[in-house]
Amino acid sequence: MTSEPVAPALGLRERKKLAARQALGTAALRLALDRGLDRLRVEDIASEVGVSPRTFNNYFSSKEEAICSFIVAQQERVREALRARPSGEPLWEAVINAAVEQSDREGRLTREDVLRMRDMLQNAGLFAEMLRAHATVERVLAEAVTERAGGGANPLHARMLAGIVQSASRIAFHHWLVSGRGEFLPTFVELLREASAGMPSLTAAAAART
Amino acid sequence: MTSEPVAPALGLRERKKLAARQALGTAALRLALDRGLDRLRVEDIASEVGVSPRTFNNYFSSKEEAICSFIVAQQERVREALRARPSGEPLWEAVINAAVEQSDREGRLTREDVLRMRDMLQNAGLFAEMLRAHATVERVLAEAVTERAGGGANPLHARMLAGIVQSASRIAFHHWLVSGRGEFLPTFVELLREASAGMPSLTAAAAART
DNA sequence: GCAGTTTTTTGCGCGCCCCGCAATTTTGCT
DNA sequence: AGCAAAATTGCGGGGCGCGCAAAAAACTGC
Repeated sequence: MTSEPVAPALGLRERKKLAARQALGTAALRLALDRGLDRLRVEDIASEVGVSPRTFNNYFSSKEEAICSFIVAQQERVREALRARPSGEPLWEAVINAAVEQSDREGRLTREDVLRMRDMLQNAGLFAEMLRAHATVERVLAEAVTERAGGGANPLHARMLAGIVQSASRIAFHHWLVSGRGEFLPTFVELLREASAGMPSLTAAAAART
Repeated sequence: MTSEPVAPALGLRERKKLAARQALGTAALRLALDRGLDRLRVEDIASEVGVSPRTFNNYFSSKEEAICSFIVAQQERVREALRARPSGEPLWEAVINAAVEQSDREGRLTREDVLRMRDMLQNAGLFAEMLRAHATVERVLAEAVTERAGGGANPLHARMLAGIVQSASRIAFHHWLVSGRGEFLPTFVELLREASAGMPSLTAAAAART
């Protein structure tokens, strides 16, 4: 047995696979934004990257999945971002800060891209796939929360917290898409703070009405 | 203008359409549970109800959508359940009670059905479609919450609350599916209460660890 | 009831998608 | 260089989703 590298050092093979996957995902998103979902065939994505259509389906089982792969890719960053928060920090603060940190990267989207994306999400299949991507991230986030909260924490509660975070992200994102040039981050944070406090503003509104 | 019925009295046509849709949805779910998703073709569902395959696609754009239609069908009941809560009731209580009331109907599932469903949800497409169905219900719930909270409420906060409720529902359901014969309702309510209080248990766990 | 209008159902056809399989090529290692 | 493991590819097939136009069915006013 040769000395075994601990964590990374993925073999060259793995790295090429990862690169191919990423290239396909990026190409899929790019092309979808450029020409719209219906004018995009799997064949196009494949040839853009220089592989056969069959190979595309070795990496993704649908073009929708490829397009949404950039969301799933946040997985690792989410986990690491939460791990990196100082351990004294209250859980909610840590989660909020971690979420904020790594959603900074949202940028790099033309105004037209945003419009295109809004249109594309009218498509049921793509929308569904996007939700699935979020669910995947949610699972990882839940694990990270469990890890941080320690063994005594109820795993279901951790999942719930992760679910809340994903809801906030989804809703803020959607709002950002729809309302032209609103901003994403402030809304995201606001929703998280609201949730962490038990949605007092709504309760107050209801009380005022009574 | 003849006297116009206020709410219902859908013409015969509408009612037949609704019936057909429901029949197709039910048949789809039933058949999927019986033989599994991969052994189910659109043609089967159609012929079970006695219509042409082409007609099936006039009602649903995929078999997955048909299978999940029972979730979307809760829409109206959710809305009505929330409207029916006494107006003095605090918002969270009203939402929780409304959600509880109408998720009572979850029943009517064999032990085998549950297993089958768990297997079926391994299928990415079906899982995605289920999330989409939940998202649809979430939207309606958000409207109902807005209505109840009054004009002053922030619509985004309403959406957030609806998102939290759906997360709880989804997570409790998933837990119920996986853990054999756990119960759904208690978990659901517990998660909602936890969320309405800002997830104190997790925060406490983290604090204890420090 | 009956003629006319609207709506729904249906068959047909097309393009695309997803995947299993087996042959081929590439890669990593010694 | 040579070998074993793994990735890519072509082929073929079953199925799906939908546009279109014809046929059938349901409602309308008389």
